[in-house]
Amino acid sequence: MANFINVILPIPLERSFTYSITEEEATLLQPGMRVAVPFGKSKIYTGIVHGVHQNPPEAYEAKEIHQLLDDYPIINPIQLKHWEWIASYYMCTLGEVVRSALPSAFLLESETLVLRNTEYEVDENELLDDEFLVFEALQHQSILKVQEVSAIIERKNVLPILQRLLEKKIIVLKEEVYEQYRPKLVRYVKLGEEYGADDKLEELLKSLTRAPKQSQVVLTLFQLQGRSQKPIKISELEKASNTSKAVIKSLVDKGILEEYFIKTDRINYDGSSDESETKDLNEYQKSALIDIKAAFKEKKVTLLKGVTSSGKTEVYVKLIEECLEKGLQALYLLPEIALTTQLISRLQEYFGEKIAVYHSKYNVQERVEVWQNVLQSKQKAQLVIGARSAMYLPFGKLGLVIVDEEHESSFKQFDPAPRYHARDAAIVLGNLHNANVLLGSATPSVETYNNAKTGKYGYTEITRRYGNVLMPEIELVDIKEATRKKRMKGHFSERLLLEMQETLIEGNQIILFQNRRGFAPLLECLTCGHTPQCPNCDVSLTYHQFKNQLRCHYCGHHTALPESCFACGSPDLDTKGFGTEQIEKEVKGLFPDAKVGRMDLDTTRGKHGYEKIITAFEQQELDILVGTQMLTKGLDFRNVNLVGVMNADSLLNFPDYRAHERTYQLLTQVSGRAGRTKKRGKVIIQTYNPYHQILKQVTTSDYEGMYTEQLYEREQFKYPPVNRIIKVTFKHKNYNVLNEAADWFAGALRSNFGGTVLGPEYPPVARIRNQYLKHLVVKVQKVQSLAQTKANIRRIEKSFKAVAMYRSVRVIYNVDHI
DNA sequence: AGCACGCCGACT
DNA sequence: GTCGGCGTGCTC
Repeated sequence: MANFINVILPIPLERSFTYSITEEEATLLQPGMRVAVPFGKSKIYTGIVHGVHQNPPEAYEAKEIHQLLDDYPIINPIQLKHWEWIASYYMCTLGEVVRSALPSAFLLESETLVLRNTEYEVDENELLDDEFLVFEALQHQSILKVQEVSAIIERKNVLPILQRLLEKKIIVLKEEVYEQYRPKLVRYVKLGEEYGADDKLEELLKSLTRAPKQSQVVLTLFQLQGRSQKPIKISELEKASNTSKAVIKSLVDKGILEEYFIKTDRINYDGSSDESETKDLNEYQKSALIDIKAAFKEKKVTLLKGVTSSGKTEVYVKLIEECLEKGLQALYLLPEIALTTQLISRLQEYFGEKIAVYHSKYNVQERVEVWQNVLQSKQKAQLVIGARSAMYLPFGKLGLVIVDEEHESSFKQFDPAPRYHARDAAIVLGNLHNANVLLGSATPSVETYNNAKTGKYGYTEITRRYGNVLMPEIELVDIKEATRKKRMKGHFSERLLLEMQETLIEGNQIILFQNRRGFAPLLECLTCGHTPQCPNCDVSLTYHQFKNQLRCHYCGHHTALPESCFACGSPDLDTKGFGTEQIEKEVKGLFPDAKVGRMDLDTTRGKHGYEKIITAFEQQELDILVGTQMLTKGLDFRNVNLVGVMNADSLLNFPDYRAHERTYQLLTQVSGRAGRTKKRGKVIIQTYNPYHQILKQVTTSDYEGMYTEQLYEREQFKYPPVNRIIKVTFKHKNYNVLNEAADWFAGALRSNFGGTVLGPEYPPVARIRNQYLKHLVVKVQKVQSLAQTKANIRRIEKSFKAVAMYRSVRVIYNVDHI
């Protein structure tokens, strides 16, 4: 009987693809294994086996697969189920989920190689110039990549030439798939086999009397071997014998030494391996733990609301400990910015080498290793700490999922599909594994708190800071008055300056928080008021002092700082607005003796940029740290006593139904950085609106008040958690086509579900990379079936795509858009 | 998403 | 006359 497999390809296509396989392959292949399959005219893709069956496709002849890539499934059935849920809930294809879930080293693509056709005599005179160049190159180098051919003939489009060469039988083409993952091999040395016996050795040393360096190496090798039975690294030998690579190499060349390789893991915990006892919990933590366990008994997702530095982590540690003791795996999700070395080393103290970390700073090779370790349920991957993508790992028996800083909007993936919320997807994953799920936050999202209030989730809280440290004192400073009376020094009120002075005198540290890089300075012409715009996007370019450039945040376009205005030619240009750079500059002017550091996207680029600044601040090499959002998470600076928020209004005035909730969360989190030891910390929030409800709630830590008010507003305006929203984005390079298309789609939606469609509207930035954008928001009542709504939208999309003019309009769905 | 095919303007 | 621009359609 003929055998077939359904294959998921990592591309945004709805359909799955059927390939035929041999009888033998049918016995080997299982869902979750990778296969290389031909796709289209010449490409070879990596696909995931979704199912093995005997039903031949009716409308076409199935192609054969190219090769098997795995001996065992690298994706387990629970994952496939989970991914199917993600694809259906977030309205994307399974292929897109696969692409985002797998480390890219698992997804191989073919590369076309150009080889010389050796079975054919070539008459060089027959060749055109370009063809001859390729032919000549193949004399020196037997294999060329298409890209290399392109470089040789200095042209982009090389396929026609290759086509001609192919017809003239000068070359052959070959599609090759590479295994991208290469195990890391470490070089070791041992004595050559023939020198094993004792008498041979003496002989050897004698023969080396005229090469003192070499005999030194041999002797050192002996000593090292004598001391431990472990294999000896070349690097070790080199160091111990105090010689050079060249000496060792010559010994290897002579056959006296032999080198060999051992595969090693890239990720290794290099701390001490003895795990310390977990700390005892205080009474508040203990009672929270009891509540959590009770809720877990009922199989409920549970929310732990604990004020900043209340010691939530210790509670997690206890739960993780129990989970690992049962032999189950644990997943600890954190927003990317909270994944700091500080936190990881703290956990390593408890769990030692059982921890695997998984996040964006890891390269593809390291990710593959973590994946394999989790898949094989290895000891060193019992606890996985990671950013949102860690929930894609191949857990076999997950016992506990913790989502810390649950309210963080960065858990929602924004750009490439799947646009999933890691908190929600992790809850689904937990259910599939029958695992316990704990959400933690000092300032829970309105949705989650609502779920807790209505009894859908379990709930517990810790209201005291660890060690009974007092919550910081928060003071609002009216800068509207101060500005009017001209009593501001730059962006600093007198009040803030005074507090800063005092703090510095006491020898404590200060954090200044300036929201968003988006408010970065602009360049403005003093004569005509013109501000340079991005040629590809509808935004003003921002000025970056650091490189003396104008930059676009959306497309990365940049130019050198102009000498004169583009519009009127006037040389009088000034920088407007205010970002972290500006604040840093002002602080340096106001406090010339203080050491000031800055932390934002610009200064933390690169693998260790972030850590460097944190360490410098931790070690008190800096007195004042100016920064953006990244300052708010997971950092524990003992000596910070003052936190200044430069301008709270830019947060409040965000055109978004979540702006108030977010402001509350952000300000509360920033405030939490102050006074983490005995002395009570101080927070100064500068604002034009000191009577704003949200700011008052921040100063009094009135979460409950904030929640009640927000919930009321959400109910009024039909936003989550009362309703679900699906945002539909249209993208096209032609302005008119886009408008028409968006209107058509909105009309079709409205005639389907009445008044719950907003828009179409232009987003604040209506053009990015020369593509115009328009949004629609669909609000779905919780009582309505979400699945039904999605099916409706999909149906409308189908008729939409049937209109020729709209076919090229990109339609993007964002379910539960934040 | 890629990628080939096919039809039109701007250069050697 | 070719080169390469992008609109259109297909991929098991």
